[in-house]
Amino acid sequence: MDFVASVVHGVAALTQTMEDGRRQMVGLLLPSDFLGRPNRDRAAYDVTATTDLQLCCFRRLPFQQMLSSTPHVSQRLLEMTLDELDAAREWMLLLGRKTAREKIASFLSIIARRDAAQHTPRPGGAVAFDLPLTREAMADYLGLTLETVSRQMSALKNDGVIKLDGKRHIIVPDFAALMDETGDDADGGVY
Amino acid sequence: MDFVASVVHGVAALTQTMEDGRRQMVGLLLPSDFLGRPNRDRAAYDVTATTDLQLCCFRRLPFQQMLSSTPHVSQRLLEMTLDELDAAREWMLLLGRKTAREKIASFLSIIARRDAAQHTPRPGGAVAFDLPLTREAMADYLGLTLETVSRQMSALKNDGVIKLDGKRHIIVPDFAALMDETGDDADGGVY
DNA sequence: GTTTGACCTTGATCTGGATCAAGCATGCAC
DNA sequence: GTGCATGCTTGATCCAGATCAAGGTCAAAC
Repeated sequence: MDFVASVVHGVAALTQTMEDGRRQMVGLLLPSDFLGRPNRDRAAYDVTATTDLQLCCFRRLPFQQMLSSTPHVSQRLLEMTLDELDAAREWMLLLGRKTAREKIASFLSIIARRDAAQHTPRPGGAVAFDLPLTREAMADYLGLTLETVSRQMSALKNDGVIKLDGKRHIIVPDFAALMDETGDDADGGVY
Repeated sequence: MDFVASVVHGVAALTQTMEDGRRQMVGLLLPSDFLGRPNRDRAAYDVTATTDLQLCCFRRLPFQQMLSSTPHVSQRLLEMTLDELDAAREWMLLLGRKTAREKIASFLSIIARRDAAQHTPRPGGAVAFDLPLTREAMADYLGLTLETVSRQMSALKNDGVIKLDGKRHIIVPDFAALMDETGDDADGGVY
């Protein structure tokens, strides 16, 4: 890797794989996210595009020089990295302590929110978006098997928490009802 | 929180708790680790000392000013944060995909390495150190119950991978044998 | 229009780790 | 010393999610 980049369009996944093939996603890069690490020439993880992907790349060495010469850029990068660390810690709670149903509901609410942040906010209570991942990639994100992902998606559908239009398009009639399924406390940890 | 700090002596844990009491550790702060977030006045997590603890504190506002005026400090903080993010991602693989035995072995090897980094390197193959956490805190770290932690510690002891001297002092006769139990590939992801 | 392959769903069964429960060990307070 | 609290171990049982297995859906390729 002789470049760093910012995601413009599409979605990429950072994954770690064990010798025997067990795989865990450790990062999900959506538009506006940053890819790569200054001062490091090898990627520590596998990076895979999960949709068509458009990056805005910077060669690494000039980028590092800019970091040194433009303090507020490195401060901005620090902010972004700290936010990513917060997200990773939220993700650790999900992996370590949530049930399969809570994991799915949490994932859907994360995607819904990131999706809403990209587009102009929609009026009304209903929320709709496309999943950027296959069931298998969702399983890698959530520390589950793809069968369990499929079953829990069906369960949420049967319980009326979500509606499916095709395999990938999700409609959430009542976002609060979805949030109730995530196991997170009511106010989403805002402060 | 009107300060940030660096750990001098002792160990502190960052934990997240769900409404119903499920708890997940999301950070373990050992000597030399950094605590707190610039530009944020509330802690996002519970911070608990798990041993006697000595911190080197800086009032937050002056610290932020120093970050702005001294670019290489903020670059150093960025490096540290990126390292922490890498550690969090390793931890995510552990939480999502490792078995109970692999989790325990991984935890022991992490503590052993951090401990070795603090002290002058010891000669010979055997490694010994004290656990800075109770079985319950280990369970919170690993996404297990304390009973499972206790059972797997006993199993590793019975299999001769570790020896126990009291509840907290661990002796590892053959570090490579412990590493074999972690599920990580041989070279520890060095690059 | 049928073959192919990627992706998804659903069913049956199994199992690792959780849960429930009973003690043991150690150290501190009195 | 006795009483009590904290932390640890071990046993019996249970169950959520893994695993094994079979088939369904859909779109692209021919």
